[in-house]
Amino acid sequence: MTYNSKDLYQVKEKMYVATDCIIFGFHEGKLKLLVFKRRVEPLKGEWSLIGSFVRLDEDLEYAGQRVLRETTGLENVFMQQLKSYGKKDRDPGYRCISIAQYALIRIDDYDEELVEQHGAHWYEIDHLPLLILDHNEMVHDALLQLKQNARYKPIGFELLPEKFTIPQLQALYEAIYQRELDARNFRKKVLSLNVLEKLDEKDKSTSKRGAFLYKFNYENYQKLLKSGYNFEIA
Amino acid sequence: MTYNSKDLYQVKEKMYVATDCIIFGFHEGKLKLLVFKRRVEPLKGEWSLIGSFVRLDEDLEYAGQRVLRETTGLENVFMQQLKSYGKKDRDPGYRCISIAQYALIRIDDYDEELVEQHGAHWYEIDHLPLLILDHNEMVHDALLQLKQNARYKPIGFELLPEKFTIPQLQALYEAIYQRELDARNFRKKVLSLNVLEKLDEKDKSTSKRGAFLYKFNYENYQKLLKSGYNFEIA
DNA sequence: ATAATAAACGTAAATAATACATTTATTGTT
DNA sequence: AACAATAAATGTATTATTTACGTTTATTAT
Repeated sequence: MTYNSKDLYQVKEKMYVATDCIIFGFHEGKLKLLVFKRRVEPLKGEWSLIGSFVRLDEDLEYAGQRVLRETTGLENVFMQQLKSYGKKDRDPGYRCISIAQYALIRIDDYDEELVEQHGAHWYEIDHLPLLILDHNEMVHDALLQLKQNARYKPIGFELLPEKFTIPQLQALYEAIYQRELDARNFRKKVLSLNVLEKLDEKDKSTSKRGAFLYKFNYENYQKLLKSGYNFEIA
Repeated sequence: MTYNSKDLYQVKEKMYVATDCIIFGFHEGKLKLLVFKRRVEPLKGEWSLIGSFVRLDEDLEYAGQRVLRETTGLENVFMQQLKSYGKKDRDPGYRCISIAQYALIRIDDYDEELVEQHGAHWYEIDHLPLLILDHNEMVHDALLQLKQNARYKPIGFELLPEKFTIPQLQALYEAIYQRELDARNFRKKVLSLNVLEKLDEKDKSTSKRGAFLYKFNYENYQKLLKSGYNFEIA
């Protein structure tokens, strides 16, 4: 959390702009966060969010996507700006403003090996290690925003595979809200929104009977939005 | 909106960080925005949000407060971060990332003269002029966020004088949501939240009977939040 | 054929949101 | 002193939404 040798400190005569990525994933009923172990000084060996300076010739959004690509191999990930962190002493080494962006990824999609090669690790959201600088604060803020957004936008779907069952969707919302939901009411509510398309397939990995798979229908969602409806789950 | 002479263009070899302020006020039943006419090149004479580069030795939040102080004379204004704007070509002159912050001010408090001296002007929110760069986009985003926030947080109160009547509060919400609300239901709802303190004074400026003045009770609001209640008006 | 299991379904009660009409306090006018 | 005018203040019935809760069903393994 702090630099422990003074010689790392340098005179702050230049403004740096960085972006840090808060990467959420959902796996086995748990909401997880991707963090990585710094391999360079300063703060080598400590846990940190994945970030980078924003280059002069790239859009801010692009910088986030680049960081993700470089660290996970994933392209075109759902990503959204969270907030800028700009306390003058937030980084003892540089005068650096960091724009945090959070990403939701389909954890089944990606290559676990690849991520581990980059020194990254998935932590359960309620068992995070101490992160450098203000990164724990960033995660806290991101989780808050995820909760809020999940209430009104269907971003939860970004965390699930394309085909998913209703019990899976419920587990995701339970993980995000960190409370249990009633299965009957949840199903009723989510189906009443008319944005789920029932498929002819079942997922039988969790029960003998099997649960029908659904996929998200963006068109209907757009209609729903235009009709002024609040997409509010749970 | 565009630079019209090429010699203004300079090589982008440095990253600048600016902050732009979206300043909302409420006056005579209308939601208003404070904009000002640029007095320096480039884009001299065009309407613009009020902004500044963030200095190396100041917090980002402080930069916003400084800008407000310099342009309106107001201190300790309610201000909240909106979003960072970071397209690589958003400013044709510099490679500049701007962190937009929006402010809510009690329009009766401040000195109209002072503001006018700074070349600023209050525009009604739905009759804005064309602003430079991506400033209209910023305003659009800020208004959206104001609408959302006003639904769950009592930030609306920041726009009113300390003492206000319920009809005034309703007019404010109508201006923010840009739709009419039912007076009986509004009153019922807002009073049921138990965050308004009725005073023994009346405001008689708009009717012979006069309307009772209220003030906002932050303590009760805190309790309300802790009890998990949604502060949802209208 | 049976046991076991998660998935799927429905209804009643409680709560919240909406729609809508009348009375009241006060002032200025006659 | 009575009256007209005006916005403020109040209540109730209807509808929609949310919550609480128990039973049946499809499938597989034994």
